[in-house]
Amino acid sequence: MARLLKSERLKSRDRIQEIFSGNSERVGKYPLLLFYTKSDEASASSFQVLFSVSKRNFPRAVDRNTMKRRMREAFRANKTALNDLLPLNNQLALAVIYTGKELSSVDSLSNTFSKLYEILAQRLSEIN
RNA sequence: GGGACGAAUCGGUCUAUCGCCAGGAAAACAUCCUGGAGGAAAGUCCGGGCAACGCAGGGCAAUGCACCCUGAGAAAAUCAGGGGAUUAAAGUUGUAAAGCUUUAAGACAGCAAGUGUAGCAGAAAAUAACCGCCUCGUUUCGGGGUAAGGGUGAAAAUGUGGAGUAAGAGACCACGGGUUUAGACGGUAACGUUUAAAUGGUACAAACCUUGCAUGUUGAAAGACCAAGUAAACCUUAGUUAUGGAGUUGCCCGCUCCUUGCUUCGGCAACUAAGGAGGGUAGGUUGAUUGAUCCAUGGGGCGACCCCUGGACCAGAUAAAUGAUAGACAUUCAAACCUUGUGUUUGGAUACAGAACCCGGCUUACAGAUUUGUCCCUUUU
RNA sequence: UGCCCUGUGGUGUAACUGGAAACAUGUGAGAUUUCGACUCUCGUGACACGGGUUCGACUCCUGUCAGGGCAA
Repeated sequence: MARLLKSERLKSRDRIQEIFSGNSERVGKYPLLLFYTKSDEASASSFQVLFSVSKRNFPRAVDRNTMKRRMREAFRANKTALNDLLPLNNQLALAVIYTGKELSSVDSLSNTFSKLYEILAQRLSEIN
């Protein structure tokens, strides 16, 4: 099974600012919304990801934590599919936002991720 | 046996597979081992530790707390034990005012220091005459006396009886009750019991206020170190240059510091205020997890809690770990079945809620289980 | 994480330190008009929730809930 390493988590404040400044590409499939930007910097991993859940949709901290954990688990399950479609020597910064207002199971989130990757693969090939 | 309300304690367990965070094994994102949310982690309502800045001293202001005593505690709008008044409910004594007993409650200092407020109703809401009563006169009316009786109201000027009077009244007397002061006895004390003297006073301080006590401000996005960078920079306008400027918690007094300019007379320099145009950092380590800590034996105390001895190390992340899936068990609810057993099968439910520097409290949320107190219902003896 | 503020009709605001809730707009019915607009008349509709102080609370105090703001 694929692992999700600490170096694959997005932590740099600059990169996060870049994603949410409005210049990033955007892919959506309910209940998930994916922001991403590309950079040419070579690094250990081919992507970095962060997960976010709105306090407006989930006022209680317990629910927010649960949804972030489930998103992380579903992302981890689909990690090999993402690695296949990414080109080498490019780094992708991803921000996954949960836009639903009710809790979802890991299975449905996993399905959503695989559909998201199909759309993402199309977009990337168009650009290239 | 059941139910309601209150209080205290606990608040799911195990297995498999795949993962996340921290520490250790010389090093590593591989491998192995160890550990990994709460009683409220919550609200941010109090009190501290810790840190930076400030601080000769005095006054005012502001804010908070305050029923009292003894004890516990680092402290607290904290805790334990006790005492008093008030309010509410039930019972009871009394002609009444009011008292006594039990239970419960709470943010219980002072209205007998001053000021203020008390709508409507009512004559009058704190220097009380509407009706009534008594009396006088010029008798369908007016003057005077009167707080016994009526009516209004949340509240109407200490209750009952006596004496007294034209009629009446704490104006007077006896008893009761309220407040204040002093003495005696009991108690560590708050206070209680009792005796004597004085007094006549509506309520509201969660109205201003008064009294007592306490308080410097800010808050881990504090702060320290390393790396990198550097700006105490530039422009415009106004003011000041000594009868000044700055600092000094919000204000004042006071105190401390700077300066006592240069000049070729155009300015320069310094400080302050306002505006403009720009620039830099936000990476890492630390703070930061050994502490008013937790567990056990024994001892002291009604209790809060304390002492002795021994043992343990028990989350430490930082765009933020503590999880996902499957199964079994446990508790409980409902339905079905027949073997009526604390049976089997099926289905459902298992709360409130997630550490963010750390402790002590308070408040609020909470499925279910256990223990316990009060009340009610029912059954048996 | 720390600090601070605000809750009144559907909407926007009042009620001067306690005596029972007012205005504008919206909305319903009617009048006016050939029909409609404007205008006029009569209605409708609220103190976030719980507790306390007080004879009496939108107001004072307190606890929840909701909404909002500030902080290198």
